[in-house]
Amino acid sequence: MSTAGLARTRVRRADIVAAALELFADKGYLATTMDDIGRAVNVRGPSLYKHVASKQDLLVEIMETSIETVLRDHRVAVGSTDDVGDQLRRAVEAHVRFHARHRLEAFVGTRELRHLSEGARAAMAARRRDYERGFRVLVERGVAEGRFRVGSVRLTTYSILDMGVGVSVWFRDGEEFSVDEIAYRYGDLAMRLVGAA
Amino acid sequence: MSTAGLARTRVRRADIVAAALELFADKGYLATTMDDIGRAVNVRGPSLYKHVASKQDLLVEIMETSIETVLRDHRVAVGSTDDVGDQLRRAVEAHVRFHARHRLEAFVGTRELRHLSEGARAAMAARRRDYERGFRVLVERGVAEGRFRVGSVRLTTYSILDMGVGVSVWFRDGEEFSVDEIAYRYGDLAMRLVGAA
DNA sequence: GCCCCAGGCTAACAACAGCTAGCCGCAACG
DNA sequence: CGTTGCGGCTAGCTGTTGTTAGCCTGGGGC
Repeated sequence: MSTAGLARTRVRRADIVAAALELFADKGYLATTMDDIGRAVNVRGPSLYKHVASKQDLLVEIMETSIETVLRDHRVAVGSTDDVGDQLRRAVEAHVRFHARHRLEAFVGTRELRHLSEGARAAMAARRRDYERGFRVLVERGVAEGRFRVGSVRLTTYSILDMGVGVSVWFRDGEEFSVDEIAYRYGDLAMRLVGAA
Repeated sequence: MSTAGLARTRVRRADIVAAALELFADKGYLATTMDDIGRAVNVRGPSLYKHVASKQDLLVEIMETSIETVLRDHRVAVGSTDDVGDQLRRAVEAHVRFHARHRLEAFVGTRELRHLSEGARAAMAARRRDYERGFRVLVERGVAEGRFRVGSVRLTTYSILDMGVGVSVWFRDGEEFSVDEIAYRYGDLAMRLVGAA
């Protein structure tokens, strides 16, 4: 009865995940209830269990597809050229592009790591370390080839990564900058950081 | 009875706040229970209410003293010279120093903003905007005086701030770098970002 | 036209967490 | 020494949340 009748909603798993993503990003994982998620897809909380095993599952799915995307984009960027300078620039562009375009995923990905169950968290942490290493290796090679000049590879790498991550916090679509503009400009900034400007 | 007898613990408010800080940073505000905090100071959860009005109060106290410190340090740094370059450099050093030395406060400060009650959150958000503006103004002036050359004041400012914030995530005392080393190096990095190297 | 089951719903449970109530011991002070 | 109150403690209330159980409906396949 009530409104459920007319809202013959075909709720697919993807819709639920999308709703969960938005809520996790907005209120945080713990503060989001299954009822919240249900409401966002016009369903009562318990009905979600017809599509999803648990709330934790939603978080895991969000974070895993997210890191997978990032890693793939990174590989593509780095594989697209042999010039370290271009590799770093493109890797940064991909990094920033992701953190702008998928800002919710990125946001949840960094903020809710600790609410992942033991196993999933370990796996995610490893992936993220891989990703970081990818950048560090680039900076190192640039230095070795005499193309970059940095005070500390580690600090420079962290700086590049962190400023990209920051984009996911303040970016809003349709404001001053487009995703591409931001990607390019951050590419420039990264070049400055490694002393290759 | 039990162990409580011998552990004649004099629990002061400051100890409780310190314990809460550590737990909030480690597990997050929502995931931390009053019992957790009590356990950290050798007391049962409910006993905390003899010293503290609520869990929320603990968060508010942590975040307010934290932002107050940052703003004070910032003012001191900027007020110590008239040269924009030095001002920015010192502001960055102060920024990074805080995020390293008080990494838990900094971490909680950014992560738990949303779990602040309505009023406190608005106040904190305003303070944080002030802080950001402080940096933006410096970058703007540097550009106006022809000392800096940046693609976008806004993006450059965000980058500087975000890379400093990142320090609070990975910094550990007694590892590769000391707080001062990091502060100096990040000062250099910021100079590079504004094109004043 | 009948049956089946995907996918909704409500009820309810169990675990908790924040917080209050109310008790008690002991150290300090007069 | 008596008393007072700080600062513990336990019991317990209340509200919430993830999740399960079990019911019901309507549309698609035979």
